[in-house]
Amino acid sequence: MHLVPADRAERRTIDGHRVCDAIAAIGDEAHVRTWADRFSLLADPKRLALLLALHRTGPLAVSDLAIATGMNDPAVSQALRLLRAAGVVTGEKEGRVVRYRLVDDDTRLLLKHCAADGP
Amino acid sequence: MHLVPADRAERRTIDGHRVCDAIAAIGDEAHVRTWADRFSLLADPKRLALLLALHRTGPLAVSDLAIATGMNDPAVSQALRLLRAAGVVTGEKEGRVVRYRLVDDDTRLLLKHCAADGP
DNA sequence: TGCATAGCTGCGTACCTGTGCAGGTATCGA
DNA sequence: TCGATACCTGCACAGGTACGCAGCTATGCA
Repeated sequence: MHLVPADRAERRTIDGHRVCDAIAAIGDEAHVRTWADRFSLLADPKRLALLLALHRTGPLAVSDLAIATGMNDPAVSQALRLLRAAGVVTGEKEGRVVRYRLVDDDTRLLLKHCAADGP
Repeated sequence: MHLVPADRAERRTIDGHRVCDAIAAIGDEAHVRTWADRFSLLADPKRLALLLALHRTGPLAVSDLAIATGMNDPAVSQALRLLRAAGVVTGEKEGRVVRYRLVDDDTRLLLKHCAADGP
């Protein structure tokens, strides 16, 4: 099986068959970038704290999230804007309060892992 | 249960009990940062491709990884240096070839998720 | 109709990080 | 011993990103 793209076919390999396996394992580039972006959202401690709170506590208001995480309101708002744009959370307006909740199943699965070995 | 730290105890909450739940869900700050760092390693497409290759293919040489991912050698080396410093991978020298493999179970679990919905 | 609260936005700054290039070290074959 | 290969390191540049501040809109209460 020749999975090595033409532009790097002439480069010498150490274990040729493993290179093909590796290319197959990596898969589509778009697929990889999608997951990298997903991980990127969880890579910030503040954002991760927000998501962990939403993961376990259900709909939460912005200012409550700010108190729980020790952030100031604009910082929470900006983080939620990012997460909302990525389709990870959604906000529902009730009067002058906006309650956010988690909507992405893949992210939920990842959060379960890092909530598992907690205290 | 009063889990709100003293420095933000006077701020008004929308749903007081949920704030406490959220703080409990977030847990220790060091724990959150540890996981954020872990996710941060997977947040780069190139690094993620390297890890996916190592996850499924076993010990791989640096230049083979470079061919499989389309990166140049120094880029692979630097990425591996980062992953090695984080304790995610380890390299064993055999002659003039260094083969790397995955050693972190938490990371392995995360990789399994994004390898699951592949092609 | 004021006035406080809840949330959002834009801007500027400082910082981090990925990337490529040049050069260095160590091992193997001729 | 000479050269090629495999890998590593340091440095500089560009790009992205988090963070704080100031100001804005909108809702609810008195």
